[in-house]
Amino acid sequence: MKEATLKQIAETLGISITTVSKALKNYPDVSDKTRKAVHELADSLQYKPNSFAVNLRMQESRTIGVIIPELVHHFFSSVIDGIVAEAEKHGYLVIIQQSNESVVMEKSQVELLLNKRVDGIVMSLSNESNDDEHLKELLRRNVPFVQFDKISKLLNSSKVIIDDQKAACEATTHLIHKGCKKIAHIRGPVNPQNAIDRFLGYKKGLEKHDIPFDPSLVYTCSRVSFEEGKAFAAQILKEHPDVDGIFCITDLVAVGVLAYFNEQKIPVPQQVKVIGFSNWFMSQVITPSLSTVEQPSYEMGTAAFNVLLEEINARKENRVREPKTVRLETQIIERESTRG
Amino acid sequence: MKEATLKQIAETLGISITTVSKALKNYPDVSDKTRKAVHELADSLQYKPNSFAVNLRMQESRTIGVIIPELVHHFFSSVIDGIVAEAEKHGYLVIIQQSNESVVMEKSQVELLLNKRVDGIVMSLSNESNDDEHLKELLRRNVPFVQFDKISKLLNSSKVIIDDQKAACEATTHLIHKGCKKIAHIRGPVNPQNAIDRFLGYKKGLEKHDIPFDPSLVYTCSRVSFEEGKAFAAQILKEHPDVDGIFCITDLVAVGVLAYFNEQKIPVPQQVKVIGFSNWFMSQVITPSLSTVEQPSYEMGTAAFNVLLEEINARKENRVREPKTVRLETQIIERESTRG
DNA sequence: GGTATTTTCGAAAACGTTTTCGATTTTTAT
DNA sequence: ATAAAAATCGAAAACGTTTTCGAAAATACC
Repeated sequence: MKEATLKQIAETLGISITTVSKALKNYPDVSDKTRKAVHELADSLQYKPNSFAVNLRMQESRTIGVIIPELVHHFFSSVIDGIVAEAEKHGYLVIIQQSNESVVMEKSQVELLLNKRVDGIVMSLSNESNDDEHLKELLRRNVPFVQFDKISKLLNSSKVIIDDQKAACEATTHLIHKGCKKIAHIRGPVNPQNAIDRFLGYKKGLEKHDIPFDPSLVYTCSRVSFEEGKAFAAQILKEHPDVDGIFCITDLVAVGVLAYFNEQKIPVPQQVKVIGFSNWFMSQVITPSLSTVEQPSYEMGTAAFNVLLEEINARKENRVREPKTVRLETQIIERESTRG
Repeated sequence: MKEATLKQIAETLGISITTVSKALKNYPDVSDKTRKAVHELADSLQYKPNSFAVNLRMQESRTIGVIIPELVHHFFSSVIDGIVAEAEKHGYLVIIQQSNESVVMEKSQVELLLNKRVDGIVMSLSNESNDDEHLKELLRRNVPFVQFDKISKLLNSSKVIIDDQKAACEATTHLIHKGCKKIAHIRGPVNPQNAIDRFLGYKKGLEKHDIPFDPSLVYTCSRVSFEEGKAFAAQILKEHPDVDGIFCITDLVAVGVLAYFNEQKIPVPQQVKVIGFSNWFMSQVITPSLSTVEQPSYEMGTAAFNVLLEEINARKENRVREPKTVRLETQIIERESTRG
């Protein structure tokens, strides 16, 4: 069962392909009579333009690529949600690739997307992305490109981010306002800008309130997991029994911490207060519910697509365009884990 | 900055496009000398075949479409994870669409994917999918198509599913073995096959152990949410204070139930035992941890892609092929909420 | 009726590839 | 040296569209 083509319609109607094409796109230089005839036949044959032919002719795909470290994270799937919804509004399709936190994968996926001639790429970097070559290549080849969340600061592309440093500073300040005097920080891996900025924000929050920074209170995750949260909670309690506040790089880690405290019957928030980052769904559901930093993930998605669209359109109109950085607002959400 | 084409290579080398094309694909009828020359130039120009031209010529896209109700669910993002990984292995790209549980959306997305000439579609139905027309149309047009998880039984397509009825029966049996005498069921909406089968499984589990079925112990969700779980827990306790077991359509609902019991200091599992379905990440993390039915989501993804690939290849070779149903194994996971 | 204008149409090129088939050249066999 | 066989190449068609530009037909004007 073949798909209908312009040629078929033209032949059965005894007119030229050109006229059929114009009729369907309502060009002014085709008579009402033929226009109607064409439309009717096209409808009855369920004619759909062959997108390959269109793309080939038009030199655009109306498709964008998205590369993320891992799909199975509430944050990322929510961002994608936003991207897909916004893309659909503008008639774009979204191809999703996940790097599984590997730069090698990331590179081959950029390749793949370029081969598929996507109109643009939005991307959140894998943790081990210290190798920038494939990204620089994107800029060199002038392909529309926006980074979000986990970005490379040095790369002069458009970006959609939150102010991690500010948010982390606010989270730390929140703990201090709640009376914490000795605050530990479970930070993310060394590389990602994210982890660095949140760490710096933590430090700044302490300084602002004249609490001396103690490097031994900083614990570094390698995989940012529930299990690490649990393990570090135990370690913190052993090394610094008088800690009364913990700021975690992410809710998942914080939930691990809470799980350990629950097991050990350490009262939260009475003895230790805990705050996470990202406002994952489960954070409001666990006991005690977890205070956190709300990160507007869906909005990051829509923003990322819109910035990408601007980049794409600028290219189309041959405009030069400075990369643009969109910074989204975050918000402290107070729940039981820091209450009182 | 234009992409390199066969024509460019041909011209600078003073040979024909044909030969360049053949050289690159290592056809036997091109001399080693020219083959090498072509490869070298192609590499240095970073030549990539224009996929639109290839697709147009080849009449295939090496792209598949996936339609799911919602991305932001651990189950679905994990399935997609599996699909994408398996697709990548076979050189296929994946376009993701979400119906947001709306049939109208679902229809327009099927349209979109067909317009994009995807080689096949894998799909999990939205809850309100009692309207099958767009799916029947897929079968009529003979496009490779596999359903997974939320399927329409009546539709004669390939399928990747679990045995919901059997799994639900096992979950109910688990509660009974743990000593439950009066078991409530919080079921899903009326339409989805899923919800129906799990309900039937619940009923069968009771029958098998000679526990009379009491319709007033069945509560029907409309949105399958945390909030509904909480609300139904309250209602159950009021209407049937002696209930000692609850089987929930999904972990999310079960977590809602547990949250209410926590608030009301109802001891779980001592007074009431609770079991969920799907083994969401958070189920092992909350207190008390939740017993559940493990559903192999990632494997469903890989299986779905592989069945789709079989369908695609059958079409290519003009084979007729009976739709195939893959049934994946589930497993009861015992945790604190049914322990003891 | 003749010219000027407007309306309506279609030929053709282009997008970049793949593949068939015939032509040309080179090699081998006699 | 000549015929046969093998190796190497390229012209051309095809995939299905879009768009330019010129031609033809219809209409308007005087």
